[in-house]
Amino acid sequence: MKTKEKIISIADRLFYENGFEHTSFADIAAAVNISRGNFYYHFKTKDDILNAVIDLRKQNTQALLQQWEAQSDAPIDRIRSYINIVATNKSAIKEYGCPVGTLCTELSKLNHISEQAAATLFTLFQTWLARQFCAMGFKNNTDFLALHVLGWSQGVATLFNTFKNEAYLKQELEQMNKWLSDLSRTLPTHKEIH
Amino acid sequence: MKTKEKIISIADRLFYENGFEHTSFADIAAAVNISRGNFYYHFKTKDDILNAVIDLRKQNTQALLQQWEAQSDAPIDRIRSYINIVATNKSAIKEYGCPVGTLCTELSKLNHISEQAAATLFTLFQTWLARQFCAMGFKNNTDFLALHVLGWSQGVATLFNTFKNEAYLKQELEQMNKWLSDLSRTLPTHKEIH
DNA sequence: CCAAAATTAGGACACTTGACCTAAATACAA
DNA sequence: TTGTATTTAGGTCAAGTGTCCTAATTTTGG
Repeated sequence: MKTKEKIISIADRLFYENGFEHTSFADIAAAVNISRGNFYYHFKTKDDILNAVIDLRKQNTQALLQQWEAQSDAPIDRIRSYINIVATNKSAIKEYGCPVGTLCTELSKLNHISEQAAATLFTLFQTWLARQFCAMGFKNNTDFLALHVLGWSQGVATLFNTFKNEAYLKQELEQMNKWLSDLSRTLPTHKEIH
Repeated sequence: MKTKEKIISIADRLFYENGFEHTSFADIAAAVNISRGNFYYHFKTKDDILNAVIDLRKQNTQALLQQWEAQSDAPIDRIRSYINIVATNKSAIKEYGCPVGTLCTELSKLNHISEQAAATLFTLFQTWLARQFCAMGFKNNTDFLALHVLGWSQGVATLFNTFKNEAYLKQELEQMNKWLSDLSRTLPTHKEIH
């Protein structure tokens, strides 16, 4: 793996675990095991690394969405794939929260230029979820349905990170899945696969 | 107002608007209009100010909860008071997010000693909400009901801060209120409650 | 009124930060 | 090979950080 890719990959992890501002050039250079001078050769400013990290996350997110689409043709199951990422990434979320939410929150406080760019990570999920709801048969409110799922899991991630209450996480995941099942029953043509 | 109180009050605001780490001694001193030396007389370390700010927020939170209790005797209306703070503090949340959630998230990333202390701000709301659900007639799941409301509004605050979508906020608030109404209908009649 | 205490001002400190520079080392093409 | 471009190392810099100290000022109490 090239040095530049290693830097981005490790910066990605450090920004997630310790926050963007709390991560210094020296931290990343030490983790990659290169000199700070080498670092500066690849990235002129700290904002450059942040943008590179956001781009990497975009790619990873899109790959994840494609994977979910490949795993199932039924839109309701695809939505369940999203709901279950909180369970899949349980230990990381417990310790560091939602990667997207915490970054957006931090950049918002910093009034950072890349605030909008980070928000597009949310948008990727939102538009994808909206498309799945559309495929389920919903029409006018797919954007709101998508935002609802997004916000719900966001709140669950934040509270789980704060309280580390496993029972709460379990119950909320069940409720989200139940909400989705109930929702599909409100459709005129009821053809849920499960 | 005494200098120490002014420092805490302004630090409270700056921590909320710009984040704890991003706020420096000089920032606070400049905002209070005192010298840094004077500042150090009142607070030895930055963590001391943080703890003072958390204590202040605890007091303000408890005062708010008492106010809600005074405003209505019906527990369901008290819960609605909580749900509506997102609407009440709309402009602040739009710009800076939830004061409690963003602080807990930041301290979590910093591995800060006061992480637990900040979490008690959430707990204040949680136990209060649980008591209201209990007063409504719920028994075994009041803690989870409280956490559910807490997490829901937390997610809404985060997404509203990111997207600044007023229609989304409005719809979620309506859904939360509707959820509460529906929930109260699942209760047995008051004759069956001893 | 005056002395003791509380408060304030402002400078000094050791350290970290992001940013920048130059020279050496390496990779690569002719 | 030679020579050019890429990559790496390490030092330097100004600005900012939290912390600490001392002296001046204000307030307070007997």
